[in-house]
Amino acid sequence: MATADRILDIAENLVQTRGYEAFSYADISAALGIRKASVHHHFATKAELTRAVAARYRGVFADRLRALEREFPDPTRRLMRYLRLFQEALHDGDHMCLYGMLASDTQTLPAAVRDEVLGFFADQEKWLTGVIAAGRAAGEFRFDGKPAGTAAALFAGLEGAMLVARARGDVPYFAAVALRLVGALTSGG
Amino acid sequence: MATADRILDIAENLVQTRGYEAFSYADISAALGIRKASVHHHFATKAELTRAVAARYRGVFADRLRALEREFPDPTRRLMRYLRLFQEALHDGDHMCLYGMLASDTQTLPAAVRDEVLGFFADQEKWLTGVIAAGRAAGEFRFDGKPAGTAAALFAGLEGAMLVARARGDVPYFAAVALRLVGALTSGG
DNA sequence: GTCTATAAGATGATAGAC
DNA sequence: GTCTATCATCTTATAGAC
Repeated sequence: MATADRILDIAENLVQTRGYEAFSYADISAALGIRKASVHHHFATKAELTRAVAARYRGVFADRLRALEREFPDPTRRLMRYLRLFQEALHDGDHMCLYGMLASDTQTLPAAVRDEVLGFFADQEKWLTGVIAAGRAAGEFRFDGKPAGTAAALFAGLEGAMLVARARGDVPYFAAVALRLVGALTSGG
Repeated sequence: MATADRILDIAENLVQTRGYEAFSYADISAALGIRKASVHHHFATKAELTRAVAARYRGVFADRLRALEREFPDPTRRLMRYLRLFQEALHDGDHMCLYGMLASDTQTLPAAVRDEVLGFFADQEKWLTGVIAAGRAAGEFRFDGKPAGTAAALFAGLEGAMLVARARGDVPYFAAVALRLVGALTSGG
C-alpha cells in the first residue's frame, strides 16, 4: 500500500476522532513511523491533505450508495442499509461522521475542504430524496410535502444522532434514534 | 459589567463560532483590549474558563426553559418556543449550539467540560420528554413508544440541523428542518 | 487588576543532504 | 522518499513590577 494512501487513512481517522484543528503532522508522523518532513513530501500543506481526505471519502461513500441501489431495490431495505453505513462510520462510538466533524470546524476550514463538506451534504440529501420519493410512489412511505424536505430532516437527524452518540460513546443510542427518525419521517401524515 | 463576565461572553462566542481547539487567550485579549496575562488572572486555565462558560450557559438555558413552562402551558406552543431558542442560538447562521460544538471536541475536552456537555444533553432530553408526554396526554401529540425515545430523536435532530445550517450559513434551512422534525415526531402513528 | 517579560512546547512548513 | 536541521509563529501558562 502506497505511503500517500496510508497517510490518508491515518488523517481520516484523526479528523473523525479529533477534528481538523486538533490533528497535526506530528500525529501522522508518529502513527506512520516516518518524519514530519516526509509527510509534507506527500501532502505539502494541511489544507491539501485534508481536502484529499475529504474528496476520497466522498467518492467512496458515493460508490457505496450506488452499491445499495444495485443490491437493494426495495426503498425500505435500501434506507435501512443506509442507516447501517452511518452506524459503521461511528466505529466503536468514538468516530464522528467525517463531514459532520469538518462542518463543526467550518469557520477555520480551508475553502476547498468546506466545498467538499457542502458537496457531501448535497450528495446525501439528493440520494435520500430519491429513495424517499421512490418509497412513497411504491406505497411504502407516507409523509406530507416534498420528498426533499423529509430527506433534509432525516439527514440532519442522523448527523445530530452521530454527534450526540459519539459524545456519549453510545452506539445503541444512535441505532435507536436513527430508527425512530426513519419511522416518524416516513410513516407520518 | 465585571471583567470576568465580559471574558465569559467573549469566550462563549468564540466557542460557538470556532470551537474549543480553535480559540485562544490571544483572541480574548484582542477582543477585550487587555493582555493575555490579565485574562489568566480571571481564569487561570483554558479548562477552567471553558468549564465556566459551559456551566453558565447551562444555567441560563435552564432558566429559559422554566420561563417557557410559566408562560406557555400549552405543549404545542411550548415546543414551538423551544425551537425558537435553538434558532436564536444560531445567530446569523454562524454560531453552533455551544454544547453541540463542544461535543464535536469531545476527544480533546477537559473532563469537567465534557461533564457539562453530557449534563446539558440530559437536561434537554428530560425537559423535552416532559413536554412531549404532556402533549400526548392532552391529545395534542400522537406517537408510538415512550416519550423519552421521541424526545431523544427530536433533540438529536435539532443538533444536527444546527450543525448543517451553520455549515451552510442558512438559518431558514434550520427553521424548515426543525418544523418538519417536530411535525413528524409528534403527529406520527 | 493590569502590565511587561518570559518560558517551554507545539504548530505548519522549508532547505538541503543522502 | 526519507532524513536532519531549522524557521517563524503560535500556544498555554507563570513571575514579578506597578
